[in-house]
Amino acid sequence: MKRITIADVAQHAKVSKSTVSQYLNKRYDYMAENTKQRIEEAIKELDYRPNIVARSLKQKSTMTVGVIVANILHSFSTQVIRAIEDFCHLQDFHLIVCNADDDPEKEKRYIEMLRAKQVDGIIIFPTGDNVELYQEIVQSNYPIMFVDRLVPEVPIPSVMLDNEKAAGLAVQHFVEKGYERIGIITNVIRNVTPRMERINGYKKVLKENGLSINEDYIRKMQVSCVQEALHDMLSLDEPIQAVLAGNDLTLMEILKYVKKHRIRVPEDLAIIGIDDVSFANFYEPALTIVEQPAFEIGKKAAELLLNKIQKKDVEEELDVYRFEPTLIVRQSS
Amino acid sequence: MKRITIADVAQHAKVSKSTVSQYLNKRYDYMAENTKQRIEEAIKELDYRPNIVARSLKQKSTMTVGVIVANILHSFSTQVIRAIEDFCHLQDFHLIVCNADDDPEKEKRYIEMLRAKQVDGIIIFPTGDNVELYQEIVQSNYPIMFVDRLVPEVPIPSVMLDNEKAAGLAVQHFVEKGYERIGIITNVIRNVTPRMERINGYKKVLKENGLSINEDYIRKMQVSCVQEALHDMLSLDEPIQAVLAGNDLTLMEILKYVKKHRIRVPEDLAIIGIDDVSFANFYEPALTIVEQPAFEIGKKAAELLLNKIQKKDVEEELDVYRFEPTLIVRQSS
DNA sequence: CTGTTAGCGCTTTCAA
DNA sequence: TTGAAAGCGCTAACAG
Repeated sequence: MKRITIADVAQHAKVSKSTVSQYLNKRYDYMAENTKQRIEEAIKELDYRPNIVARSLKQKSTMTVGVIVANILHSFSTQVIRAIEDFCHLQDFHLIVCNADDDPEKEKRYIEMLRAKQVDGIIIFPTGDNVELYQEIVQSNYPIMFVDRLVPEVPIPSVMLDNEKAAGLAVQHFVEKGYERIGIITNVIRNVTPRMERINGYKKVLKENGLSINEDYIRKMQVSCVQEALHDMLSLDEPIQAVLAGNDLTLMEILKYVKKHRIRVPEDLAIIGIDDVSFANFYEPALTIVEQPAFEIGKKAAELLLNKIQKKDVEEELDVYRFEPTLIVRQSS
Repeated sequence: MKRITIADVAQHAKVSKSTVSQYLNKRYDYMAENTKQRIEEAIKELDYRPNIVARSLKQKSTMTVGVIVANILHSFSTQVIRAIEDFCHLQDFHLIVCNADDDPEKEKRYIEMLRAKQVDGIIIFPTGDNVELYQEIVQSNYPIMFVDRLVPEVPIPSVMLDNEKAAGLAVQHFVEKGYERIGIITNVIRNVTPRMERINGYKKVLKENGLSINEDYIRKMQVSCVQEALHDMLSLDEPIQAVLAGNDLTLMEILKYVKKHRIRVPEDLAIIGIDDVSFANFYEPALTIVEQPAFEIGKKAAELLLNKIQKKDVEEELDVYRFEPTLIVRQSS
């Protein structure tokens, strides 16, 4: 069951390998109709399939890109991946998907493996902790994009949400609804930028509205401590009246707490979440949400990466592409 | 900025390419300590990284597997992919992920591309409509596994849920709770096996309990028509008292309807869903669910595939690996 | 219009 | 213990 190669086809069609190669690459320009047909037949009869690995070796291009996400189980990652896949598919690129689990070591190994595999470029949700490696990549002029997060030390373009605005939209809405004691809970994974930006946006809008900032109302922690934090903020002398969930996981923890303690939403506690969740519109009460355009973000990242790969060097090269969040007002706020 | 190769390293270390190759493959058995060190240094100084494509060409193994899912946005797919990735990672395999969108044409192109790319094996959520291609693959003895679905005509092992039992568990629970008019709604994509199996399980358990089967209570349709179907079943002279949602999307449609029409759950309508959903336990009421072990399914598929690839041909080769569903009783039933 | 030839970067006998 | 040489399957000048 020997794998059949271009040589077999050539022999079978009584032409040379190069002619077959021409045919395969659709360079029929000067090919005799007859030759073409013989090759076509030979291919069919032998059920020949080109070996792309060999081609890649020669051409120094694998037509594949690597994607390293923190965790594919997170729906934002999934959506971004899907968008990337769709875009790449149009240009016949494939995706190698890796989960770094927010572990810088794992991230590093994946980056190295992907480069060893000669993928043409990488899109990555960076942990932020491999600054040296990132630098190296930039210097070697290898196509790479960041998504969702920013690594200030490194000149690699990022495609991400305008996080400050996202938090700001939510807070502004709360303020307009008359809430004054507004809390924010985010879960923190290392010192990744989005969390900070969201908190900044929160503070900024409070200030703009002449409200004071109470550090007791600002909590960063792991997902497992969210309920506790919420409990604290509701037990203060001046308990919060509204809370902004920094992401979907945090939101879900808040909802669990709310259910357990029979807290009325929004009467006792108004809630807004950042990140869309599948159940937002049929939850009771329907959830007010700040949505991020995951698909556009993924698509943009893919587009920019493929441009780089294909050297369509659109000179400019912004450093950060910010996408607009959207506030979807429902019943929980 | 020329890419540096094994030849450069050899030259730099003043040894031959083959010696370097030995070194890279950790065949130090008979290598002089001194040689080893020189090579090590050369590699470091030149910042050499092996080109895996070249190696793959020679070794006829790319250490990567292809995964073709219907849609990565579906959380079951995501979980399976994650499990596959984790397992493969342990053995240094990588994943190329593709979305076939339940489109047989797309599936076909992906299968062909993946083989052309010389991936060592494929795991696929089959559309079921490329029987010829599947046959061909089997005959060429190429490592492949099906997940989630079965294609009866083709002897490719499948890893999947015991769907009949999943539906059965739910129905049995309804019956024990005293419901007699029980409906089932599934969304149908071609004539893929799981849907049928679930309906069979539903019927079987009804019969076992001496209940009659009312075809008006059995509906297969696209997601967009679920609400309408539910409406019908609730408007019958003998309206249903309980409904089984065939998957998560169907469940969500049902919940939307329920909210819109202020139907009390479970008093007016009891609900059970197949497939876990993130909000099951904090929804109001908390949702009774039949869970499928997505991770085990993914892991098993990966394990079996890698076994095949590595020719650990565990003789036996079952055709179908069925996984047990779990009923999680909460408040909606 | 088609064939010859020389690699791409690595592995792997086989000799030395 | 190390090196020379052939070859994996394909592409791309360059001849003819």
